[in-house]
Amino acid sequence: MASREERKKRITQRREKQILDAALLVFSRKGFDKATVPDIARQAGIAVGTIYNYYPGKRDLLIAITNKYIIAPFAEFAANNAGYTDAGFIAAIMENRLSFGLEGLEKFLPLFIEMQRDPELRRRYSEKVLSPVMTMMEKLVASRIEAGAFRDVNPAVVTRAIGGMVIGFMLLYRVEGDRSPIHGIDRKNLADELASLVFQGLVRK
Amino acid sequence: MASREERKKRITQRREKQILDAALLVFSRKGFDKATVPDIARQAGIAVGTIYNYYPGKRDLLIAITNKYIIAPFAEFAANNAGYTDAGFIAAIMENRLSFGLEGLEKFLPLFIEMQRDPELRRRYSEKVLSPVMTMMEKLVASRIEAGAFRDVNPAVVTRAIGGMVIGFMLLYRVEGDRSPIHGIDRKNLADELASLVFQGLVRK
Amino acid sequence: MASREERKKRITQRREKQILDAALLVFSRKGFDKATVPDIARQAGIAVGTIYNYYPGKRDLLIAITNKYIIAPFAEFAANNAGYTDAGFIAAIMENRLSFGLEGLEKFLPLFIEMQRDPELRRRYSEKVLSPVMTMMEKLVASRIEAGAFRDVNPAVVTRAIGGMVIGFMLLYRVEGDRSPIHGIDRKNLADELASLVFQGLVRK
Amino acid sequence: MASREERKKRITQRREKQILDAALLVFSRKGFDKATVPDIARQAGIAVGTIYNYYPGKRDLLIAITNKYIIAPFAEFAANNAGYTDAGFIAAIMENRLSFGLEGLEKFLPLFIEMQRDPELRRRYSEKVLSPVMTMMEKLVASRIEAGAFRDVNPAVVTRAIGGMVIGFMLLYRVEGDRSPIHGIDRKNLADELASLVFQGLVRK
DNA sequence: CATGAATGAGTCTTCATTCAT
DNA sequence: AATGAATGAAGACTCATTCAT
Repeated sequence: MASREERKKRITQRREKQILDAALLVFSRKGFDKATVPDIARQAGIAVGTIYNYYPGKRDLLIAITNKYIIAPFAEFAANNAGYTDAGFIAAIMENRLSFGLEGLEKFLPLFIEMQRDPELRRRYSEKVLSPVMTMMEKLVASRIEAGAFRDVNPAVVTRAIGGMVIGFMLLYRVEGDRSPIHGIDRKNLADELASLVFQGLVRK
Repeated sequence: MASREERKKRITQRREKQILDAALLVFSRKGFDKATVPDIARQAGIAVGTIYNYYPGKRDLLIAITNKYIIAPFAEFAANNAGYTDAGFIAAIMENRLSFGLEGLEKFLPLFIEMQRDPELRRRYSEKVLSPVMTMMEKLVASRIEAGAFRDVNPAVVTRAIGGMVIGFMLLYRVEGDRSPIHGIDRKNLADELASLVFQGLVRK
Repeated sequence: MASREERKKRITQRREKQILDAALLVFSRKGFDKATVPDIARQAGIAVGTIYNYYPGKRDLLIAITNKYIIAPFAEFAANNAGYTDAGFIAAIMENRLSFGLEGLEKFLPLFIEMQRDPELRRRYSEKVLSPVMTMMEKLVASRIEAGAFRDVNPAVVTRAIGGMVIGFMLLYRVEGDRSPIHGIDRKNLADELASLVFQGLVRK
Repeated sequence: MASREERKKRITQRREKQILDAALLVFSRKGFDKATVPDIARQAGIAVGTIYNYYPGKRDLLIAITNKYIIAPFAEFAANNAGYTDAGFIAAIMENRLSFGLEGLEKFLPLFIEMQRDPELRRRYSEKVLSPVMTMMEKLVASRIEAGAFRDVNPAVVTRAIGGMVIGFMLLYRVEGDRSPIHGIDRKNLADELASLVFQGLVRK
């Protein structure tokens, strides 16, 4: 028995999702600058003006998307894995990210690229997502080093190398497309190969 | 004793360089879409119309830049290192690329990003640069495996992981900026750490 | 014991006043074109749609305001002073108008300005307010001339000169604002000075 | 024998005049808010974009018009009449202004009205035009009082009353249009009647 | 009656490209 | 060959008005 207030709120949220999903799709396909607000409206099946009833401008759509699809999920992920220091974690996170990345590649990579060009978005992303993730992984690597499991590497550098590998791998995957010899390979196998490379690179022998 | 023809050609080349350098700078600063042709003309110190005497349109500037600053240098590099299979090569190339990359980050990364959004540019880049480089490195890795020096990894995947690591590392470096703990570290040390990670990850023990 | 009809009517009138007062305020602050219907609704504390239940459009609000706050009061004033021919009348009306004007300057002058731009409103105002007032004053001046009290001026012209003086004085007062040397002067004194100027200008010596 | 520079400058000035004249006409007819930039372009016989090559925005057209057609002429007038203190001056200035005003009424009054709504324009107008004119007239009135020719009035108030009379008279003239009994009267006669009213109002008897 | 989300025509403004000089 | 003023198509954004609830 939803009150009037609650029903209204639900409708509002549905609209916001509708708009954000459409914007994400259009931004991904054409890039932020080339995407037009009428494009987004058409994709969402609503009128141009409606978008402006929910978001004050085109750039705010980008910000909202970033919040909803990147920052919020990461925050949740981070909260759930705060104390995790197990050795298998690296492989897990890598597979997780890689799966997520290859899956949503066409969708989110253009978004990530777009963010590169907006200093404020870049800063927000850096603060809310990258720094926490990096810090978490740094601690993990440091604890493994201390435990004698890993070689004596610089945790900060190595962490960024691993994170960068995941991102860069996806970029290359996309750029090469079906011309790449790795195009058909199963995602799980790709993740395993990367994880193994990193693990062997870190482990003390 | 330069003939009229030759002199003309020299002037033309100077103009083209003048325009392309300006375009590279402006594209890097503002991104392709936000950069305007008058911006570029102003930066080059010439009139708008002059640009159109040398290049048919704005997008052609991007293509020409890509050819001149990315594809041509790589082609030359590839020609000079065709048969290279030495083990230190990975470290060398990594340091080379990393130095180049961190150096020209602000200049070329926006260009790279821009390329991501133009399917044709992406394809050209993939064909002319990535594939040759990847093939070259694949062969190198494969020969090392055959020689028993490297573990039995998938050369295609590993090659892309390493290349991606370099690219992704630079991206993260840029996104985090001076908030990163690795911000002040010497470039040479960064390259060594990455090379060591990769080498240890590959080597058979 | 108010019938259902009467109660309904009272509610309706209250709503109309509520809307018109809000519209007057907003029009005064931002001008007709820059004022938005949502602005007015917000000011009135009601929903946008409600306004359209009482007035068919934005412009009709302006017309209704003019009727209610300018035409109707003047009509009443005119009815009450139909036969007035006393000599002190000029001073009285001038003080009255000036007081009213300086008082409601910020409120009604923008409205008056707005009216200037709408030909139909201008005509209505001219017919319903100006002509009656001018005619009334013309007669007064003429009778004073006939009585030998005033010089032999053209009553129509002089009447408009006096009326114009009041309006123009207020305009200048507003434009100059607190940079004017007359800014701090008491309203009563201002009115006296103006009335004296006019009276001396008219009186036969 | 105009140099290239000079010819260019002349063309530019012609364009600016062309645009400003068109803008003045359209603003006068429809008011600032209802006038559209395409309207102005059409009136000037040029493309929309051309206007933006000369003025950064619509509002800047209003400012430029005010400068060119109101502030600059007044500055020139003021410079030419700086020391004028003759008694006939009031009549002269009144006739001058009245002629100017009734002449350009349809053109400039809407502009004046528009200015009322833009606080910055209002301030500029007040500073550059009104204050100098008022100061000039104040001095004139004061000197006449000192000479015993005028009654002992407040020069600041009286000056604004006279200035206001001219402006207000024109306003009423316009509002009443051809329904006014003074509609057909010769401009010279109107000015004389007003000047006489003021003069008699001021003179000591 | 009251509500306020949805609509889309209408604005201002930008900028790639052209072309007369 | 160089110039840069002119062009107008295209895009972001506003807001009067409607209508389902």
